[in-house]
Amino acid sequence: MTFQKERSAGFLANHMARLFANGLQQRIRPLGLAPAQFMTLLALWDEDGLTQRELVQRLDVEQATMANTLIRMERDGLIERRLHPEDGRSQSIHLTAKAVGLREPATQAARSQNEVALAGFSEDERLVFLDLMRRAIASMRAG
Amino acid sequence: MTFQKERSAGFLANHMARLFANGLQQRIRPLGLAPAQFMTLLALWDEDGLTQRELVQRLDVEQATMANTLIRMERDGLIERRLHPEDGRSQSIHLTAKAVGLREPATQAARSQNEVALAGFSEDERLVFLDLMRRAIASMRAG
DNA sequence: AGTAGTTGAATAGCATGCTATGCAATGATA
DNA sequence: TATCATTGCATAGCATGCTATTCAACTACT
Repeated sequence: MTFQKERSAGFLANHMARLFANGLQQRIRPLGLAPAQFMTLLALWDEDGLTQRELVQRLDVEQATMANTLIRMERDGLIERRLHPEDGRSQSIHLTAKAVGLREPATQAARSQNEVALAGFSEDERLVFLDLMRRAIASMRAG
Repeated sequence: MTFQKERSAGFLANHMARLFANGLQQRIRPLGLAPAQFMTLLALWDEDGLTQRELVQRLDVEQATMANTLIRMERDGLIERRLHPEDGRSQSIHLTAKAVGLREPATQAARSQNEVALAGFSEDERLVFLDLMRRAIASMRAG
């Protein structure tokens, strides 16, 4: 039996995610942001002052990945680190004014990219699509 | 208005694709394969002897990305390059016996990973999901 | 208190993906 | 045919993501 990539959820998910990332990258590049930085900002715009460990949990990436992303964000003036008052091992990550100011244009860019992807979808299809993705994510995290 | 990542198609697509890639990686690592190598093999198992340019078209990655993947596949004894008889610039990419022999175990690994992801889906939901992903891909490639 | 285990982060090394360049082989055209 | 544009590929440089390892700080237990 042939394995047909166009019928493989994993293959399609990979292709789709690359197109989302490329599209987002084009849109947020003028803001000086990269996709993983944007994803990290999404968490920090909601809850400033998280630790690296908490960011890892919220975004489900490996600790080493987040450590490197934070290095680049610090380099780019998006975050600063403060010593955690209760735990000498950890730091809290705080947004700079620059990062706070990027919230509206950056989220608007992401909304635009989502709109391009879902342009031909009905309102119902959009809800179904998000639900199916969340369920696939939950299945893989469990299994 | 807050941008909620759990309601963003792009965010969910990225998360889902990472989980697919991680799961696939675990399964094919014992075969000595990495995800991008597997993706490239999918194209070559179907049509051996493609050029780099043709692989780029079929998999929708950048030429430079494919060039690097092919370097690693050649290093790992999965492909060999032959001079193109009609065009001195290009080569045709051919599978080794080793790569041919990996077809069944590797595609079985991918099927298993897909099954984990879609475990809770009805047959109808699976078809809908694949269709929605194909449509999102088409929209982004067009727009 | 002192030792052992746990936990938060950093670092090394590698795969994938991208953009930007450069180069050689082809092709098209004056 | 000589020149210019196009095309196929390689390379450099960087961002993301992973696994594996190390280190220091905290916790728990004897």
